[in-house]
Amino acid sequence: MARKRTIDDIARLAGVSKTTVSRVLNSKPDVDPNTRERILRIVKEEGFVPSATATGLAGGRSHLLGVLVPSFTWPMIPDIVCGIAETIGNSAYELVLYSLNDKTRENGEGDVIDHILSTNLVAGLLAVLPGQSSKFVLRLHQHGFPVVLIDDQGDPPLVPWVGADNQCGAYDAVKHLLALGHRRIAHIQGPMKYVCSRDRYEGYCRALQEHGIPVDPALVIEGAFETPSGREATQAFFSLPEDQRPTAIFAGNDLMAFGVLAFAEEHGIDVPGDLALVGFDSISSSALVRPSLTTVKQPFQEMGQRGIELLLSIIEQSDQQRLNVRPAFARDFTRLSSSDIHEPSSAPPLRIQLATSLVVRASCGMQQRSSISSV
Amino acid sequence: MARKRTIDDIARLAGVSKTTVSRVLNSKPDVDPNTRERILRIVKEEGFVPSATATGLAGGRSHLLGVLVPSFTWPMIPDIVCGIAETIGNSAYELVLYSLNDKTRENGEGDVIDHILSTNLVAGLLAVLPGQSSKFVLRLHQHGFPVVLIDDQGDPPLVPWVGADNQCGAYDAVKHLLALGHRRIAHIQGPMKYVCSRDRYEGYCRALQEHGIPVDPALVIEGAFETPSGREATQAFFSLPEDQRPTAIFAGNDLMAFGVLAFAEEHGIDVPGDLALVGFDSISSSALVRPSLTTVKQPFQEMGQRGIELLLSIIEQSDQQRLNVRPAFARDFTRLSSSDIHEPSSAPPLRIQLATSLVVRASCGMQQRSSISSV
DNA sequence: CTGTTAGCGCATTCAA
DNA sequence: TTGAATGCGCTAACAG
Repeated sequence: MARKRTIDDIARLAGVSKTTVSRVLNSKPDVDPNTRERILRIVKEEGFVPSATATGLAGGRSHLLGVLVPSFTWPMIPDIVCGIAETIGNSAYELVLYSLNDKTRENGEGDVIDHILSTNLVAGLLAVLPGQSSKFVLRLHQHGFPVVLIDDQGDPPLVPWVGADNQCGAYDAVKHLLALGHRRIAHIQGPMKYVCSRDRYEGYCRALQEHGIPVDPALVIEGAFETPSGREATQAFFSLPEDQRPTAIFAGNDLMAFGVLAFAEEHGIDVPGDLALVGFDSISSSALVRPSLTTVKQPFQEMGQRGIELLLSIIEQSDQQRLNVRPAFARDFTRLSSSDIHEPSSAPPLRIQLATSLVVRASCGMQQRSSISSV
Repeated sequence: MARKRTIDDIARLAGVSKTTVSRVLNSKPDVDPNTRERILRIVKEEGFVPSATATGLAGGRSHLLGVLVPSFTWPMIPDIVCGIAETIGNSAYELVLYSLNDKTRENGEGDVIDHILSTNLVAGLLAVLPGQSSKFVLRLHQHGFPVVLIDDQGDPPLVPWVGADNQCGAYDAVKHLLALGHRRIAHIQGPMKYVCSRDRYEGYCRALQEHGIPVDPALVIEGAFETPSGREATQAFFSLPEDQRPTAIFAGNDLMAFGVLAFAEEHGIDVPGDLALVGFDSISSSALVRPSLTTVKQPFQEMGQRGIELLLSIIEQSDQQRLNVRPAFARDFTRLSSSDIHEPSSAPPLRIQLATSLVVRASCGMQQRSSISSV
């Protein structure tokens, strides 16, 4: 563990001014190749790493990326953060993690965002914020602060976003059930305030309609993306007259599908024999439950990765702009009237939609249901 | 979203020098009460938040805490980080997250630690680093850098640490099996390079010995803390002559217990009828598998919380020292000969051990096994 | 191509 | 009890 060196030390050792050292470190063009190489060698020998703090202060830009996540109890968060951390690790940035606690979860997202901004610590923000919370992120974006939304897109979709193709994922899931011969397919929706829930519902409807099956309102119930709501919805379905009950359920996410399994287990309903089941997300537990859950896999880790890549490109772009306009501009938010709000570029916001994939396991059975003749 | 104000703005608005404002912000004593109150009011009105970057540069100390975790795929990491994030959120610090990737996982922990130190970004480090990796952390600690280890303690235990009482937890688990009448109880160890694995093994031995049961080497196998190794160990156990097979297994963690369940499922072994099973950790999936898993619950969230609290107290203490000694001392590591290495305090390193609790579910059965007469 | 100058926003000496 | 001056380590403007 060597002594912490400053840029001045390196300059002294190399026999040049610290300005020159700074230039090499920032890959500026106008430096003599020999000098550059000598400096780089010394930097490596001494194991010199510039102070992120000082760099941030002097340059006006920080090397920290903010990541805002809701509760860690959401099972996909670790996967997303994993992709994020890995990608940031390969960059020159560091990861500052912000999270919502019980106090801020309800209506305090704005406070957290204000805090993130007022400390002026991070160069940009990657947020996993479903639903209406994204309006805070929208405000940031409109004021030119680099921001990317992950997972649930904003409504309307005005912010750079990385997420899965929820509609197609749901469509595939329901098509799978239809191919197995099911006709009475119920759907437990996620909270309809989330765009992703609405997308999945649309995929469900589209698949049914393509098969000429009308959407039965009695077979669609809004859940809360949590296990108990899945159980309650199933209870409601099985309170219907026997001939109106579903033979299959498409749950809006895996946690609610676990609720379906719990209800089935308690009431002696055989899955997949009496009831087929598909979930959404493919969280790790979905392979462990019995029967193992057929589900739609979201590429969470890739979402994190692509999200950071997108954020970095936006930051880079906004740095360019800031250097070409009058300085300190980016920090003065008060003076911005709505007409001053600038599009980060003339191009439309960048939006990346990733494909999902169906993970077939035991909860649907393997056979076609009522079409042995077609074999 | 107000304009980002500087300390100078506040000084101007209050009609005092920025030095005075700085004094108020840092709760220095020698300030006129009226002035203090006026400044605080303006600070609140303007929503002023000092720049963490500048504070760090000028004061020599940062308001960032480093948290180093291994792979996010470890199921307890989210819980630990949750406790960490919550606690940091209630402090004046921010959380910088470092993680090991595939490259650094093997022998690169030292590099990561060097990186953390050389960037000089964080005021202290909370590390979840099992096994020998802790030697890097020990080095930091000996050089006076505030460090706390979580989960698996170092060996020898010289670093401030927060973890669970693994030996008692294991002891309780095995006592539970003994109370159910089991006598041939196998143990799938975690990797023995981890102190926690050795502690659990000791708890296992102690419980058996208290009942006058010798430890049978054929019933103890070292696993890898991952599901496949649990399956393999079980296979080995069931390759024994029938009268030497275990009637119960104490798995070193839940993931390996899942491997036991998988093997049992494939080979028609009834759990808990033919084989009782206890895990360790109480990760969320342990309630979802069938049969649901009896396991030893570690208070992961509290571990994170207590870890941060301990780290903050150490940082505070080291700040005090630094102000009383010659400045810039803490950053100069080269000059330290081993005799210069100072104990952060004359007191022994702070070590916090938290109690575990047994979560009884279905995988052991509910009845005593061979003592109906005792009912 | 290179060095000099002047700050970034704050904490910490000093002197008043 | 307060203010002016100095510097943390670095980048960016300006001249050479």
